[in-house]
Amino acid sequence: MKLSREFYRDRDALVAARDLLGKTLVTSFQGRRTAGIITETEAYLGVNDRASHAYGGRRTARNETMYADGGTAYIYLCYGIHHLFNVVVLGPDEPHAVLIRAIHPTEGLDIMLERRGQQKLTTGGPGTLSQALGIHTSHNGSDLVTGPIHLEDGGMVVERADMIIGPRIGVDFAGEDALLPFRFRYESGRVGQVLPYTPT
DNA sequence: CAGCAGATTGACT
DNA sequence: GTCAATCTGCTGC
Repeated sequence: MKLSREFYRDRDALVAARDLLGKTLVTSFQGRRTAGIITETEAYLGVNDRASHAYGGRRTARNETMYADGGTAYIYLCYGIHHLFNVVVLGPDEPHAVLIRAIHPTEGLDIMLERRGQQKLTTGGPGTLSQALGIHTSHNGSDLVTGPIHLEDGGMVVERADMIIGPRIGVDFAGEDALLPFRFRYESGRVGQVLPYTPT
């Protein structure tokens, strides 16, 4: 069933990043429904997190949506090319967000393949999953409770033993905050552990 | 206003 | 392993 407004308001980005593993991300544009199970997330903890776009209370046209109410989609363009999808949590003016980094496709595989324009369907990165699901920066600010993008609880339970926790990717500019274990990945059969820090 | 780096990806040496 | 693609925002002239 669809996640409610309260789900998004009632937890900060760190807790939400963990709780969103195993949930289903669904898009429905022009009657074309595509979906996948969330397998990797990252938490961005608002104004005190140096890796966050909202660090220090920064507010620009691009990151304005981070300050919206919980249950809003924050979608921004990364490296001028990739449309990265984030789930805003907590209340207005509490700019916490969870970046969805990977999904396991479950519905509309043919549509996703067509959108990707590749021979093989890959949704293992934040840019590729957005393209597969048809998510675009034009959907920035979309309401996840009433809009064309939403999340569902499909009853999947992600156990701690199948969860890998490690530092976030591509945030070396954030100094010591780059080391924080704010990335969560579902990997069946693996023992829960903290990944070693490996600068890229 | 110019330069640069960034929550990335895929093509290529 | 290297590098180009190309939009936003920050820094410095």
